[in-house]
Amino acid sequence: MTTNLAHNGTTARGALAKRPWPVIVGGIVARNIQTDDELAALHHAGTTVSFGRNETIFNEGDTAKYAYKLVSGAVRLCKLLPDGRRQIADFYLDGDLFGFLDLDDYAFSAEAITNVTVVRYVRSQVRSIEEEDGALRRKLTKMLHQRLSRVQSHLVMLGRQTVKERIASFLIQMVERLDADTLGKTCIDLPMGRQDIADYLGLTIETVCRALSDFKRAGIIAVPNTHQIVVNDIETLHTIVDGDI
Amino acid sequence: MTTNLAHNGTTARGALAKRPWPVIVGGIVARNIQTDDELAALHHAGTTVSFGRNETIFNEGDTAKYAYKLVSGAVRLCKLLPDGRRQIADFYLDGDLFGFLDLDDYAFSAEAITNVTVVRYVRSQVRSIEEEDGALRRKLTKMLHQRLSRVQSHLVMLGRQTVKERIASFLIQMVERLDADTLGKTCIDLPMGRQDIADYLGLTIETVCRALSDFKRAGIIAVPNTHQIVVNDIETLHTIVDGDI
DNA sequence: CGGACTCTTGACATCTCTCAAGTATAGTGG
DNA sequence: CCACTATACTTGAGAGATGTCAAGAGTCCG
Repeated sequence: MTTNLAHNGTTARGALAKRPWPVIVGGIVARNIQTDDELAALHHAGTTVSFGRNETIFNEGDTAKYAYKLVSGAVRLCKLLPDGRRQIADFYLDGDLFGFLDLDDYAFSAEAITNVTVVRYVRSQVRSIEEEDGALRRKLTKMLHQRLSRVQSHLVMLGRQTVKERIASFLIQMVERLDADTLGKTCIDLPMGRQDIADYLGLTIETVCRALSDFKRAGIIAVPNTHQIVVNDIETLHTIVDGDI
Repeated sequence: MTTNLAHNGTTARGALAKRPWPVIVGGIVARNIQTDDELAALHHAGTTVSFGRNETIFNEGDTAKYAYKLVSGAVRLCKLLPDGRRQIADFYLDGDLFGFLDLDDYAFSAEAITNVTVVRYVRSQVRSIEEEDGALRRKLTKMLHQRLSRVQSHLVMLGRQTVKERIASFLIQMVERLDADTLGKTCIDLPMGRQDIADYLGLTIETVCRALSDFKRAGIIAVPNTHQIVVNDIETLHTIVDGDI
């Protein structure tokens, strides 16, 4: 059951028949409860759960019963259009909270990019604890505000930035979020594949590849293997993002 | 001072030199205080302020001292890239709250699309009132959650939808928000111009015009004048958005 | 009536996507 | 452990959608 269930998804109809969308909804429940920094008040409400790569944590349209904290691994928040086009709205990495939005149904799906461990909270419980606990409330509110800011930046990127600007933004964002800064040269371990990057940036996988290859040829990055990128020259990336080249 | 100060903005450098970006930061302050539905607790903190068309209500980068409630008129929330490209993240219409994000500086600028009246609150006061007033807190949180949902939909639109899908989405959204439903035929009064629509949808003004003309030729809409659109066939618009044509 | 905007349309250029093939990598079974 | 297969990534060539540039039409206001 913990085995990797990828690659057997339904096939999107129409244009994108190649993509193996995951359809598995699963989760291996451990009965443990984790102890945690600011979310102390949530202790009792949390259950640790695991998901295999490409498993669905929750589906767009499902009743939003749970909220999650990501303990390890990476998750994509995405929406699938009827004809198979996909947009990833956010990536969640270690420590991120997700599914806390106060809506009846999830508006997006959450899928495990790698094998993933999360702590799962029952939202109704979160709500009542929140009502009494100012610290938790402030933390969740702060989180929400940061998320809104991040989505708004993403919006500008999708609406107005060129391919190279998007890729440069993405790389900078990953360097910051994975804070992989080690001795000047920065190496990032990308949990997501090229298709995920493309769907996050509103591009096709081929366009992402080409842009990365261009950056590689220009010496801005090195790509020891698909999931690792060495950023040699983050300055230039910044220049590309807000100066344009 | 209440006069229309449009059309004299700085000229964006480079590609978009034609666009007259507004640079005016203004505001006519009346000392009045408005009474209001759920925001009763905020009464004392509010001051009514007016802005002329194309005046700036707050600027990206400014210290975020105030939050606002729009009483009348329309506002755009936007970001300007260094070379003049612009992305509009949201439109605010009657009754909308904005500027409540818990950040030190505004990340986007807010500009009056039409002449505008707002109630202005000092954010530090809002914060302390919020701490004591559960109803206000819930209302603001709810608003924030809705906004995040809306931005995420916008994200999908910019990342993955075609021109016609975007325009159709936009029209549907406007019909809903301006609820202009009168006797089957729905007439919307758009406060914003074509360039604003383009910058909201991540398109050029020409592309917006062409798509509207196509819809007009197809009989889906009628355009009695630039700022009014009659939606004859909202069904088809829905089909275009999620079926694609 | 004239000038300034704003909107619309056309012709053409360009960027990104599509389609197709080839290479690399990882997991699987002999 | 290796060969095989499935998957993921990369690259090229050509197509198509949207952007750019330019001109003309419509509207508003003095």
